[in-house]
Amino acid sequence: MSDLCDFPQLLAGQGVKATALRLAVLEVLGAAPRALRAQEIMEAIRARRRVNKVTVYRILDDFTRRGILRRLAVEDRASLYELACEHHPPHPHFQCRECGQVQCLEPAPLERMWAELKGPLGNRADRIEVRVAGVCHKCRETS
Amino acid sequence: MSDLCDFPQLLAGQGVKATALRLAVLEVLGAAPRALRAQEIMEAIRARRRVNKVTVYRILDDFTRRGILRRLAVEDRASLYELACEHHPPHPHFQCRECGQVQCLEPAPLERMWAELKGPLGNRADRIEVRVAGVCHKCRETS
DNA sequence: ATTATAATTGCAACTAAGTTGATTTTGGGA
DNA sequence: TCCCAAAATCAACTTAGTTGCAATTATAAT
Repeated sequence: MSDLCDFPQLLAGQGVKATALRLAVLEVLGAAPRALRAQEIMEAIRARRRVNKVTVYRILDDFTRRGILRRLAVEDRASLYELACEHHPPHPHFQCRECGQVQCLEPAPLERMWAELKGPLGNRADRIEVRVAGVCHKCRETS
Repeated sequence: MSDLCDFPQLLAGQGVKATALRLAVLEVLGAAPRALRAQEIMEAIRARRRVNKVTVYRILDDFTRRGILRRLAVEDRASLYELACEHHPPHPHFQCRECGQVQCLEPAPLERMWAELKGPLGNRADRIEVRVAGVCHKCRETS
């Protein structure tokens, strides 16, 4: 998940002003090796400056509606966020039942499934999310 | 999602006592045409008798851990529950972005994807969840 | 039948994650 | 400099679920 995107330009393309906080959100996500919770994003930003949580939630919401970010529903109360730019195509995720960690998987299987489902569903469907659950290596060793 | 399972027997097979509330949870889910939120399950039970929400949550949790139910992560804060018996195999779900309604799709595509992902992931993976998002017919007509 | 024991259910209080509405701050143009 | 709209903040609230403990109910042993 290294950040290859030009965030100011990305925002300009959406007609959104590139404020310090909006860029901070994108930079944190661009630097993360996995999808993050709102809390984690907020903490990362707070390492450098102060932010209100409402602001973070509003930015995340706005970006998700615009398609700049993807919001993932997972087996915890908090959603995860990841960049949705061309360098980060949709992909399945693996979530460990024990520790809850979510890691990204290769996009290919999801693309094939998307092709299969899009036909029958017509243009109603515009997004697919695949979550594989199980126990990660680390947790398996520990127990 | 008509209920074809013998719930008392299902519970007996798990070594769980078939109490009135446990059966009520299963009957409500067996009669539902779609996956339900804890709230909805609770309200359905309350149409007949009184229940405490903690009890419902505990039953749902226990059943999910035992594999009697599947808990679905969706784009809302509340999870959905559905029967996981042989008459209700895992299947993809479609969720409307506007109204939030979740409907069940045919199981076949998910089974194919499962076969594709299980190989690379090895025995780590034990479950897959596919959520297709978009706008349902009803909401499309309205807007 | 009576007591002991364990399982189940209920209650009150709490937490985590996110939301709302009103207010304040900030960054550009006239 | 002053004004305005957009952005950020604050306090208060909501929703979904959790915790610890008490009360009830069921099961077993005497």
